[in-house]
Amino acid sequence: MGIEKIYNPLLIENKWLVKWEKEDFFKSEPNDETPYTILIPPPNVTGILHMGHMLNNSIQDILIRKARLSGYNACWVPGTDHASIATEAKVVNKLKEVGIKKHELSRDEFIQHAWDWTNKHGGIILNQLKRIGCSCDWSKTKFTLDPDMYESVQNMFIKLYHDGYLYRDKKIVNWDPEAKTTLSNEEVVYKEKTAKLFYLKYKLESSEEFLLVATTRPETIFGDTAVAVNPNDERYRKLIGKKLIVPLVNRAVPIVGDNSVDLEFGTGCLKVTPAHSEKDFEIGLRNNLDIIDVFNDDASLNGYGMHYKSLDRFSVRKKIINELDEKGLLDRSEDYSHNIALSERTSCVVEPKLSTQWFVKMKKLSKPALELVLNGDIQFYPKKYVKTYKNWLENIRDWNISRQLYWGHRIPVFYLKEDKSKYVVCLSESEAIKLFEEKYSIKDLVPAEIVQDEDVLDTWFSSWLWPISVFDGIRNPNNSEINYYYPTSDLVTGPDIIFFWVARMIISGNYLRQEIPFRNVYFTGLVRDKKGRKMSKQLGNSPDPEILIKKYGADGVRVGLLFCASAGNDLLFDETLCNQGKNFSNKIWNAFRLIEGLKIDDNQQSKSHNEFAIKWFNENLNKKVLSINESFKNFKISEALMILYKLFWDDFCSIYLEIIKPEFGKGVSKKLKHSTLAFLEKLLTLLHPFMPFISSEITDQIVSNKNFNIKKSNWPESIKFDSEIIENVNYSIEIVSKIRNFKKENSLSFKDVLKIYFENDLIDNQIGIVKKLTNCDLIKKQLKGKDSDTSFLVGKFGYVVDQMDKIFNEIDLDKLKEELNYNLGFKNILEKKLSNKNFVSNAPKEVIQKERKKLEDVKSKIKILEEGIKKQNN
RNA sequence: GGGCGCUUAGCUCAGUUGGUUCAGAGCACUUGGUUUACACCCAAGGGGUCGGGGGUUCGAAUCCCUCAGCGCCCACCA
Repeated sequence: MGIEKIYNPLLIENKWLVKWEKEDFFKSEPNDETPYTILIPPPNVTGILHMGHMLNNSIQDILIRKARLSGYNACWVPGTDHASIATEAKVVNKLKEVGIKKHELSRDEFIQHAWDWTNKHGGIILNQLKRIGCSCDWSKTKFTLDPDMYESVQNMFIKLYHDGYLYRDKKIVNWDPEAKTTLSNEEVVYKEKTAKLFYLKYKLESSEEFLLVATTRPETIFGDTAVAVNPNDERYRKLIGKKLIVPLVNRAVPIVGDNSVDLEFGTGCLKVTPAHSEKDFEIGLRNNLDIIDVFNDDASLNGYGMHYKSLDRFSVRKKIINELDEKGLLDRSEDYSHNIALSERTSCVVEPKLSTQWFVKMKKLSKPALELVLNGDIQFYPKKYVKTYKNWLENIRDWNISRQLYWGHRIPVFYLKEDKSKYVVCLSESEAIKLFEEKYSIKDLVPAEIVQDEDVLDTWFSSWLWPISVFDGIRNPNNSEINYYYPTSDLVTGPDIIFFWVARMIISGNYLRQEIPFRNVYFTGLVRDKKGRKMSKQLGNSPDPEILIKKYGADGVRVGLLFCASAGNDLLFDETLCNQGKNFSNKIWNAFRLIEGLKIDDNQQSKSHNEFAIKWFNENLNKKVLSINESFKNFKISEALMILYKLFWDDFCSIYLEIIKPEFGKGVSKKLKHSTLAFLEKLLTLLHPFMPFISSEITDQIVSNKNFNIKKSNWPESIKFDSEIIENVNYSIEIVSKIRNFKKENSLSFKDVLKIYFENDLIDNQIGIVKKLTNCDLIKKQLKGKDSDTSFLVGKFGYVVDQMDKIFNEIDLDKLKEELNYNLGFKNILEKKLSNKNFVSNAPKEVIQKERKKLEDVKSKIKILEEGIKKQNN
């Protein structure tokens, strides 16, 4: 036989990668068929594949391949994201290594460097996705900074502006001093940390008395423009309106009353720094306070910082405390545990900063998005995320979308250089000049007199358009692609970006097209290591997918990952599962070897129990297909895989193939071989979404014998199955197990031939199966019951072993009695229940019916058992 | 502080609207087995008071209350 004994995934997978690419196998175009669309959550353009991607994209591939086999026009659009802040940070660091600072470069020069970086490192991840078998339509690959995508984003900005959803405002925003940009609330993460709470002495003006003010941020005293107390606070009420001297700064600031001050916290006195805290800013507004910004963009102190000018905020904190202490202005300090705000991308401490930014008004815009999920137009799997989603939308806040970065979509706003309060919103300079004339009646402007907004848009401001912009549906809302593919079918993503992305896509989809962007959202869990820790570079607990693939094959890794991916839960990844996946590949391969090697012998009489096995497996397959399809419907992907795994390994290999396998050297009937190949074909089709490589390979090898290929519309559907034959075979298998068990208990060899007597009604085919799988003869005979070690029960019937020369023809009395007692007990429970008036009157009719049926069954069982025992007594 | 979720076999998890054929699966484990597709294999077997307590009900892993432990999201007070 020319087929390798051990399956070698690497060779075969590479062969199929080349073939798929060459034949453009996954290309999709609008046609008459029903579309089934998935859009990839675009990974960072310069990113590399990690286990999270692996899981996420394997699931998408399973769904899309299943849809393709089910006859849909399946389209999976791939692409990458420019990831504004993350990529810019990488480029900045890279330039730093060669001694170039960002601010030394012009905007255009920096962007050129960023493109060089993108061209060098971009697209690696897409090739890695190909390697794991992802069947994307690669001709549709998009990048969020492609010219058409760029224009779409700017068009969206303009549309929102004209519809009144955008505004420019000076507010306290989250400032990332490392990337020197603002961040949206969603880009800030909080971490608990212990800090010091310092009690500083603020002297009353023209007095030697002082108030104690508690703060964690002594370095901001240069920006203090008031001290606030609660007007209800008896301790300080009288002092409102008087003045305090800010320590070191020696500035006199008013004591103001404000209800937002917590009496319980610290001393009840709050130093107010309107430029550096949202709350202080609001107190400032209510009390008409001055605003003094004491920081540079990198969070070092500016001129207001006096002798601390140009020093970093954290070093100033240490130094200023020393100085205050020396001068007797520090009363005490204590430990204080609080949450500090960190930038999601650069991990540096976020600085609240007063700044002018563009914001999207979210309340009205997002209103329909909640309804679309609550009413089920969009389904979340698992459902629990509906509540998370609801919670966010009901408390939605405006979205800061401007970023002080170069890498991204530049904000399409042009200002008059002389007076920046005058601006117009449009795509180009020439349009802008026209608009200035229309809006402000300013004529004959030249390009040098206007300037485009320096900022770019938040990355997510392009991501939220992804489902529409990949089909160019913003610039051309009625093109054939968007009309055909949108709304898309399923979105597969992580719950960590439910607000960043999922919610916003729903909002923008409704705004632009009054339609949902996708019907189902499948949230994958986080991939953790087997100890439950997050995978991270620092821990070194994140396996490299490429190494895993080399070891286990892409099919094996996919199966391994899926085995531990129960829907909605984080998954504790264990490499041994990949080994299980690899072993499964090998099992499939060897089943193929066995079937392929079956010789057809036309003289061979077809054995009737083989015919029976064919019928049985066919019905069993129908049954399992039904549950597999049901699992798919509910996005229980790993459950579908497990059913399939057992169907193939247990039912097909361990039972069916063992039954039909001919004795050594003999052949099989033509019909048997063909039926078996047909089963293999169906099983491979079912396996294809999970294990695309091996299923394609084996299928391809069968093509030489038979016209069969894994292609569209081959997915097995089933609506019903014959449960009688399934039960019959199950019963035979139970007899087989009992016989094997008997042999083991009596230290008999697996191959020993035994005669076994029975007296119930078995059909010949059941007997044939038992004989094939155990080597034992089943002989019908009247049995007596007697205490003996050589009998066993299967269900309610006794079986007696005639062993070697010794004849035992009695059933074990104890076993019979034990069985009888169990059933008598069960009968009692049922009778008690059925004679309970409350039960009969309260329980639903079907339940009562079911219980009555159970009672009948149990009564007939008892009758049979009693007869067996009676025979023993005679 | 507000919201959500979890706790079932050694591990990872199923268990639909409460109904004793519902206490399950895979892995791991124990034992026996290799000339005849596969030891990357076959076969058999052991394992759980369904987190604790209370309640509702004819009946609770499933519903309610409570306690304990774990996790997530949101907001954030100097």
